[in-house]
Amino acid sequence: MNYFINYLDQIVALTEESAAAIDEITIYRSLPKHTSLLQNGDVCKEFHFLEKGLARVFYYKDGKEVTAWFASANQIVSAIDSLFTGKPSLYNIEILEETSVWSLQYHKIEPVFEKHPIVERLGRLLITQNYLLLDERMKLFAFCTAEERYERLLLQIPDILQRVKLGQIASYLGISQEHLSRIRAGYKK
Amino acid sequence: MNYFINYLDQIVALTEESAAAIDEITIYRSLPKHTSLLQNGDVCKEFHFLEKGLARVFYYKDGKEVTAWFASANQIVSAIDSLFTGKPSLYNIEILEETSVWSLQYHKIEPVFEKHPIVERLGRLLITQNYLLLDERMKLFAFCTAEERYERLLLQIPDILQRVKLGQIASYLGISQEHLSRIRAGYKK
DNA sequence: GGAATCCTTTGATAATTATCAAAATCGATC
DNA sequence: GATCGATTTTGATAATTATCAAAGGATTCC
Repeated sequence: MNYFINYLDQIVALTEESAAAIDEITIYRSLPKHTSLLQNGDVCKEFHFLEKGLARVFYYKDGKEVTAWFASANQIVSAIDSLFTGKPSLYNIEILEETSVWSLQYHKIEPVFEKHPIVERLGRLLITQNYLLLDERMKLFAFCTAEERYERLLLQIPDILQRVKLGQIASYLGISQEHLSRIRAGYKK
Repeated sequence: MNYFINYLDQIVALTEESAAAIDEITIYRSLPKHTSLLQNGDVCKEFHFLEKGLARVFYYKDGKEVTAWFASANQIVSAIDSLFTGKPSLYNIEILEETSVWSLQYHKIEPVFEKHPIVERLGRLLITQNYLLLDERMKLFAFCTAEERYERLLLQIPDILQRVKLGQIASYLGISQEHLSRIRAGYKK
C-alpha cells in the first residue's frame, strides 16, 4: 500500500479491489522546483496529493500574480473549479520546491465510482473536507485582520517565510508586500 | 414526488426506495418572516432547501451583523461548517420573508447513505455543487471590486434591493452601508 | 571575493474606504 | 394626509492601506 492509498485508507477503509482501482489511475512523480502543474486557461484533469514539498495556487489580477493558497505535505492541490466543471481554470499551480506528488487522473474516476461505492463515499468525504477548508479560508478573511491572517499562516506552515517569497505571501494575505513588511517589522496602528 | 425530491431527482435519478428514504427524513415547513433557523453557538443538524422565499446567513463581527450570503428559491441553505463537523456554528440563519422549506435532517442520513449508494452519489454531487458556489464567492472577492460584486448580486437576485435592507447588502459586499449608498448614487473614483 | 541580480525594507505621498453626524426620504399607521 | 420611526443619503473628517521610489540586504554565479 503506497503512501497515498494509505492516506485515503485512513479516511475510509478501502477494500483491496477499490485500492487497486485507485492505484490504477494514479501516477507518482517527483517534480523539480518551478514546475507548472497547470496554467490558467487549461482544463484541469487531475488532482495532486503532495507526499512532500510545497505548491502554490495563484491567479492573475491586473497582470499581477495573486496567491490563492499554498499546499504542503499531506494535502491535495488542484484547480477544483475546472476539475469538476470541465471548464478552463482561472488558477495556476506551481511547484515551489522539490516535490513528490501522487496525481490522480480524475477524468478516469467515473467507472471507479460506479464499481466501488466505497470510493464514491471517499470522494464525498474528500470534497467535504475541502469544502470545510475553503469555508475556513472565507472565515479567515471575514473575521481576521491581515495581521491575524499572517499569524495563522505561520501556525499552519511555520517555515513558510524561509520557503516562499514575501510578495507571494502578501498577495495570499490580501495586502501589498510593503504592508506585510511593515506588519512584520511591528507596525502598530 | 414532492418539489424537493423532484429537484434532487434531476441531479441524480433516484430509485423509488431511495426517494422514499430521503422523504422519510425531510420535513416541510412554512416559515414566517424573521424566523431564526439557527443561532451561532448552536449545532446545525439539518439543511434547508428553499422552495420559495429568502433567507440570510450572517455572523457577528465586533458586535455587528455581517451577511455571509443570501439564499433564494431552489437553493440549499445551512451552516455547513457545523453540519459536517458537529461543532457549534459561527453562523446564524434568518428567514427574511415568508418562506417554504424542505428541511433534511442530516444527522439521520448516515443509514440512508449505507443503504442507497445512489444517495451517497447525490450527496457527493450536492457538496461539490456547493463547493463550486463557495469558490465562485471567493473569486468574487478576489477578482471584483465592491462595485462589481454589487452588480453581480443584482444579476443573481435582481429584486434584492426591494427585499433586503441596504446595510445587510453592504456587509455582504464587504463595505460600509454609506459606501454602498455612494456606489449606488454613481460615485466615481 | 566581487559584480550583478533579486528580494526586502523604508519613506513619502496618494487613494480608498470607514466613521460619525446630520439631513433627507420612505413607509406604515392612525 | 400628517406624523412617528426606520432607513437611506450626504457631508466632513480620519484611518487604513496602496503605490511609487529609493535604499539596503541577501544570494548567486563566475
